[in-house]
Amino acid sequence: MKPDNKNYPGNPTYLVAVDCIIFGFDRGELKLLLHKRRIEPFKGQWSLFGGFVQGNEGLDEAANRVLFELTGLGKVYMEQLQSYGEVERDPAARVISVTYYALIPAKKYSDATANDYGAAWVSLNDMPALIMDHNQMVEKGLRRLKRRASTQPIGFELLPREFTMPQLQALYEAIYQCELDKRNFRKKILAMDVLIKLDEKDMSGSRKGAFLYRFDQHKYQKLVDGGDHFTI
Amino acid sequence: MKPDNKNYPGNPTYLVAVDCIIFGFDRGELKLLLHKRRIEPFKGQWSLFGGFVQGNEGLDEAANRVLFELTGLGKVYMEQLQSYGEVERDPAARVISVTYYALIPAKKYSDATANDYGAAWVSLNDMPALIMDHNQMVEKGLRRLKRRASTQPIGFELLPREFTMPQLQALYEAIYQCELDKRNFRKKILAMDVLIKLDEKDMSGSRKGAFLYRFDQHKYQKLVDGGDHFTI
DNA sequence: TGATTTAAGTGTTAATATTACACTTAACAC
DNA sequence: GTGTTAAGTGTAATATTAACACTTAAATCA
Repeated sequence: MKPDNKNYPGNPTYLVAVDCIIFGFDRGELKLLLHKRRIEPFKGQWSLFGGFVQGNEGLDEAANRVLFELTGLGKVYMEQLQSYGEVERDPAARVISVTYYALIPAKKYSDATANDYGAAWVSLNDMPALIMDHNQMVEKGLRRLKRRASTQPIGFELLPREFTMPQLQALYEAIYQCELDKRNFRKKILAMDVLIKLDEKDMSGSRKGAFLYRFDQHKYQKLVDGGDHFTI
Repeated sequence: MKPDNKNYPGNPTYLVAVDCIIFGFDRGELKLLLHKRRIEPFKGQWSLFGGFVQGNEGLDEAANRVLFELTGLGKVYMEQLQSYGEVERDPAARVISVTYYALIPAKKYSDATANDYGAAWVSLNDMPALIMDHNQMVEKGLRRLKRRASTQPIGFELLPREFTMPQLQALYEAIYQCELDKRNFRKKILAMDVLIKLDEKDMSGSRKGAFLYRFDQHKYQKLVDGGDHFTI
């Protein structure tokens, strides 16, 4: 490891943590993956998933590692949010925390799986009090999710690979916290031309069944590269 | 100062820096305040304004302090951007850098003043190569500025307290990098109803002179609190 | 097997927001 | 008092968004 303080003498060093705001979508509700902290201070209280940045990794790598170690999930959508560095934010030590938000398809990480890892999906509508400034972090994450959802197709990251229109609509309704007109919604989504309609139907949600769709990463990339911007 | 590492043993600590992306607007051009670095490594090369976070200050405080120390400017609009933590980003030490962007009215900080502080306004159209990942930071800052400018009245932060419509339009044209129709621009700006038209004219820009306006912070606050959102 | 139930699926019209566009006016210079 | 320059102003066409109600497919039950 590099000598941290020889070249810039007289400056203090701090622990640097990453905290992950992990969103999921299940049964019409937007949820957050939380766990009960295992170490002091605040042992046993609800907390985001976090860990300290190690000497051999950058911030993004650290966030991915933490997510992987604590949930077994790799290759998920992640994006850096804000950093928090109030002097007294952690009473045990001066810690600078860099937050990330992640979107994971609920199917890949069920309640049961979560439980194996000592984690739980908690509905955003009844968030418990979290340790330190974690509630504030969640607020920020939610705001970012709302904004992103209207300009990038991140919604698809929260759904299984194949999904129905009503599912997609329910997701956007959960994110925006409002009802959408189904005709207008379909029109807008289909007009973007980034979905592939399959012949198959999903019969679990209704008697009639709803056709399955798949997000076409390739078409989307073309859209983005073509400079056109995407809005929902 | 707190013992950093007793409570979370086995984790490394790092230097944490703040780097400021300082935008200004002068003679129709969007500019960035830069300086030539005074310490090794990269001594003498173009760099953002930065400094290390001290033990008695949070990140926002550190950013404000750095800005104040290096430019003499206080009370400017500042917002945190991204954090950078690649292992090798600074060859001299492991440094986590938190970036901020700031908007300052050119009048308050002229070329001459800048020079006194060893700083220089550089047009965004011909940015020099900056040290480390600073060019990347600037890119990010510019993207954020563009986005913010369309939802919040931050443009006003870059102008003197009293300004003309043509000045305001030129600013938005510089931010968006495109030409705007003056009738439509005025219509939109005035429809927001956050400007106070003064009786006075600014005669410096033309023979006819242009009426001066002032941003009405109070009206704007009402708009925001009313839940209406602002777009330009 | 025909009736009932449930959610999926589908187009059109009205309202609103955005864009395009050209002439007049005020003040100074000559 | 004539010419020059940038400021200032309104309307029509177009595009986008919002509102709205019936039909259809498949399962359940009588």
